[in-house]
Amino acid sequence: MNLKEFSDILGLSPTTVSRALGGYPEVKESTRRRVHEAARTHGYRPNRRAASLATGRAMAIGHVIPTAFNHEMVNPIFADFIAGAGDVYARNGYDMVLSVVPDGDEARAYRNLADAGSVDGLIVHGPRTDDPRIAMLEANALPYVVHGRAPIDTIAYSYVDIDNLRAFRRATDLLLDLGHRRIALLNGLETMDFARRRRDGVVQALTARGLSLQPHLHTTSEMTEHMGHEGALRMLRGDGPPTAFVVSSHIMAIGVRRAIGDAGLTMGRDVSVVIHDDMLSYLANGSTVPVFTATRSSVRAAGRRCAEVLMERINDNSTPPVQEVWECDLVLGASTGPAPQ
Amino acid sequence: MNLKEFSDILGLSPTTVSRALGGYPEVKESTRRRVHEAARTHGYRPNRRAASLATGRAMAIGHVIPTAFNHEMVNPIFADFIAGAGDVYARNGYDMVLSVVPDGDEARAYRNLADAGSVDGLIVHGPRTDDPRIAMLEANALPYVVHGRAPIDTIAYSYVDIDNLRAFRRATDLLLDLGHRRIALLNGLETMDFARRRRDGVVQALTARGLSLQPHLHTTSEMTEHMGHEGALRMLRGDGPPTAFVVSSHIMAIGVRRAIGDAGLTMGRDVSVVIHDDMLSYLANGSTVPVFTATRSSVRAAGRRCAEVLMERINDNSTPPVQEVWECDLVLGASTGPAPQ
DNA sequence: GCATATTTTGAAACCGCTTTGACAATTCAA
DNA sequence: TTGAATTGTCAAAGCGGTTTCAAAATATGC
Repeated sequence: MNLKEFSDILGLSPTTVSRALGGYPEVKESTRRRVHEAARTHGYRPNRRAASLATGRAMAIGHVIPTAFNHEMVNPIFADFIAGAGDVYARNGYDMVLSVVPDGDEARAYRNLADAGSVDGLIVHGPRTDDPRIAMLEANALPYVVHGRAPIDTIAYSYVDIDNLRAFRRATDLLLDLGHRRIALLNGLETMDFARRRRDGVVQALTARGLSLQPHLHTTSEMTEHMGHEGALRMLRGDGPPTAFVVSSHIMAIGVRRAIGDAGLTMGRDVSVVIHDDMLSYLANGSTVPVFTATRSSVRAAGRRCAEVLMERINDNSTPPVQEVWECDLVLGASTGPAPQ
Repeated sequence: MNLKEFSDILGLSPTTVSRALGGYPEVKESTRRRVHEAARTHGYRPNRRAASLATGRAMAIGHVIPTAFNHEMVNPIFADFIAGAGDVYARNGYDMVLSVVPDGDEARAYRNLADAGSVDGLIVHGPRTDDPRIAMLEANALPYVVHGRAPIDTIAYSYVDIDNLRAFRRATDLLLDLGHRRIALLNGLETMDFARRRRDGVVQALTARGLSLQPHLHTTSEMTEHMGHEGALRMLRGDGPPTAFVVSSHIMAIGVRRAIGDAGLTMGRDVSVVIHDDMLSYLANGSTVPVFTATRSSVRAAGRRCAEVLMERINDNSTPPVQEVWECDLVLGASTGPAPQ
């Protein structure tokens, strides 16, 4: 049923019906009620595509997910981020459109969404250290918000990020204070901005005590359970094994813990572990006492905030960009203890 | 830039340009090349909303994600399913629109998407045993495919599912063959169809050997690491502790393994575990030897297949529904062994 | 060279909604 | 009672494409 048919039923013009439904003030209250009532009973709902063509607003936000940060991997934090953002979109009447694209084709995907007018705004996921997407989007008129950030000084763009550097420096300091000296870092791919900052945080903390990050105690890879296990086990069985690990993701740390077990050691006693915890809904870090000592920040909250900022920018893109860097919590769990001996 | 402006630049009519770009045969090859070339250099791309209004096809598929299967939980298999489906959509020129809605509001979300003409088809996630959505969608003209299924005889709908019952019967049989008698089931919420079938599979296997599923060795909950840990620990520390667990998800099993450690036991020796593994990209079940003995089926492949089936049905909804039930693999890993004694 | 068949192109009518500007209908002040 | 101000409603013009149907251009047959 379209607007014309529906308004015929009511004996009103399409104009009036449209206004009644749209909440415009020029329509008598009794008429409005009648229209709403009829819309419910007849199941009429304005066609979104037509409305959006007429208004020029797509009422949709685009997210581009690289199908493989490197291989076949989908970032597991994605689901929670989306849940947070989607909540805000729904409240504001926006749809969320997802494009799953092979890694590397992202820039093209953004351009597609922009040129075809499919969306009113974009969220940029997983910024790299030197990310071409931001410059590309800037050339465009489309509002966007970056989850994370890239070290780009020339462009003033909006982002919501956590203070990765500080979080990982604090994590490392904690281990140093506990007497650990051979500290390993199992990091994400350091082409990603967040991973680079995390490494810098670890390095700063070590350097401040006259230590350095040993190459054999440092990996940079996809943050899977498998890579965590593999990396940790190799280190634990190699020369100069670490007494502590700083691990970039909870999932990865599950592999680390498995490796610690495989090596016949006990986590929290023989080997300490500090993780970064995105607080994924299906992977709570313990209930009362955290399983892992962790720096943490809710990725779902970040999704919510990114969406809010984007909504604001869609309504008024002339305001100065929003740039937020969130401090992480540091929670003490059962996975850390004094260095052996 | 719109079609009119663009065609003016070329000195052609909008009609011809539209045809050239749309791949229609009535346009001379040289003209088509010229149009394509110009589209590239001028960065012209047809407005998707306008095109879709004109053709009546939205070129988009809807997915509704309950933001909480019960609490604040987002199903972690979602990311991988989406990656599989999105791949197929992209290849066919479809967008994917996601609606995140509070659990319970799903039916309304489906109706919204349908009535507003936002999408050409829907994927139904997480069917319950008695799911109202299928009957609701059937009343609609919109093609849809269910990931999983519901025990509804009266409606012939398309679905792609795995044989949950058989998988869990085989898993249980394996444990029984190893001599286990006190077998626990840590299941998902049994309002979900898949979870009910899994329980039935376990029960069938036990019954066939004159055993039964003990209430104190059976939980049904969200499939989080936390619930796995809590459930398993309580059972292990209680009376008549299990010697083996059948666990409905990999994530949950990570909690089970942690509980086994907490109880001072060793997985694979003191306690056996069989899981169902959705083969999530960030959670590979070991590399050469599986960590967990598992029944498994790729949820990403299911996403791909659901999308394919839906594309077919959008093109021709008159064909008989596609109903696929996939057999799971059963892989032996390090988590199972003969029952103690 | 002309009539006819075949390509190629174009004008105009949609698709279903929003919104502007105009017109009734009502209210109010004098 | 009249004229102005205020409401409430409507007709029609977009929004930016696709597609039908007709016309122009080219190719074919005799």
